[in-house]
Amino acid sequence: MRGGQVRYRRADVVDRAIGLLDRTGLEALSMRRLAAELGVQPAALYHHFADKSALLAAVADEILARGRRATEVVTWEAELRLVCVELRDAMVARRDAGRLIATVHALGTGAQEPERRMEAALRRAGADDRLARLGARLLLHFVLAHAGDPDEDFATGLAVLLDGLSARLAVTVG
Amino acid sequence: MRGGQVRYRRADVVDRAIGLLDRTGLEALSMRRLAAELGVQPAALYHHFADKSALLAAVADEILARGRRATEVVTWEAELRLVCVELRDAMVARRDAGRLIATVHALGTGAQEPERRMEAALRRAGADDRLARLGARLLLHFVLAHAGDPDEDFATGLAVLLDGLSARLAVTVG
DNA sequence: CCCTAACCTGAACGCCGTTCACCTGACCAC
DNA sequence: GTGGTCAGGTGAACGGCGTTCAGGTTAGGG
Repeated sequence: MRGGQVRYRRADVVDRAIGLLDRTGLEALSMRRLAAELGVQPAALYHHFADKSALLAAVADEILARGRRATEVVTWEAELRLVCVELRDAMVARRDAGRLIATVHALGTGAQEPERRMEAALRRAGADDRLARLGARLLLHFVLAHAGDPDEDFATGLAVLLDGLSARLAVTVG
Repeated sequence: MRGGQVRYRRADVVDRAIGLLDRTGLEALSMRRLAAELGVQPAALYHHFADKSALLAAVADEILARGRRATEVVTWEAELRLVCVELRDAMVARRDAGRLIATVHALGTGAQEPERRMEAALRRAGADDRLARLGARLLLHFVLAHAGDPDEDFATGLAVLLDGLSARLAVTVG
C-alpha cells in the first residue's frame, strides 16, 4: 500500500503534526489522525516516538524553538522579560499552542527550556538555589496561565512578580 | 439484576466518586469504573450528570466545600490568605485533588468559588474591576500551580503576589 | 550483491465517553 | 385502591482512543 512509498523521519512527523494542530486543534491531534494525515498506519508512529506524550513534547519543543528570537540581552531582568515574552508569543501565535505547551510541561516530558533559562538568569542575578528555582517556576506558571490575557494584564502581572522577586533578591544579595 | 435495588441520588454518586478517587487516583476515575463501583451500568450515571466534566465539577466542588473553614476574617489581606490556604489544603489533603481541581477549573465547569471570593475581597479593598479580576486570577493560578510546593516556597510566592498587589492597590486607591 | 537497520503493515487488545430504546418501582392525586 | 408520572436503571451498541506485536519491505553502505 501507499504506492509512492514516502518514508518519514522524526522531524517530518513533527512538522506535519504542527500543521495538523494548526488546522484542526489539539483535540484532533490523535495518533490515529496524525497517521492518517501522513498516509501511514498508527503503529508506524511508534517508530519515531515512544508514546503520545513524547510526540507532544517534540511538537511543543519545536514550536518553542521556532519562536526563539536572536536578541542580545544584558540585565537579568531583561533576560527574564524576554523569556516570558518569547514563551507567551509562542503560546499565542498558533492554535492551541498554549494548551499544548502547558500540557507538555505538566507531563514533565518537554517545554522545559524557558524554566532553565530563567533559573540561570536569576542565579546570575545573585539568587540562591531556592529563590532561583522558585522564581523561575513562579514566572513560568504565570506565563502558562496568563498567556491569553490582554497585554495590559499580562504586563501588570509580570511586573508584580518581577517587583517581588527583585525585592527578595536585594535582601539575599545584601 | 442487582437484587438489593439500591438507588442513588446525585450526592451519593459524588460521595462514592470521592472514595474511588482516594483509593485509585484520578486516572481510574472513569465513568465506567465509577458505575462498577456503584454496581450500576455506566449509562445510569447520565441520569445524574450531563457528562463527565459535570461529574468532575461536582466532585471538585464537594471537596472544596468540605475544606471550608468557619473562620472570621477582618482584613482583606487575611481573607485572601485564607482563601489561598483553604484551597491549597483541599488540593493537598487527598489524592489527586490538586490535579482534579486544576482540571475542573480549566474546563470552566466548576471550582470557581475561590476566585469569586478573592475578587470580592479585592474589590472590598478598593481595587477597580480590572485589578480585582486580575489579582484574583493571579492568586488562584499561583495556588493551582504551587499547592504542592514546600510550605516555605508557597509562603514566599504568596508574599510576592500580595506585596505586588497591595502596592498597586495603594496606587489605585491613592 | 547482500545485509542490516530503519520504516512500515495489518490486525488486534482493552480501554474510553456517550446514546438509545426500553424497563421498574416508588409516590401521589384522585 | 388505582392509575399516572417520573426518577433511576438496563443492555447493547457506536465510534474513538493509545498501544502492542509479529512480520513485511526498502534504501544504502560494505
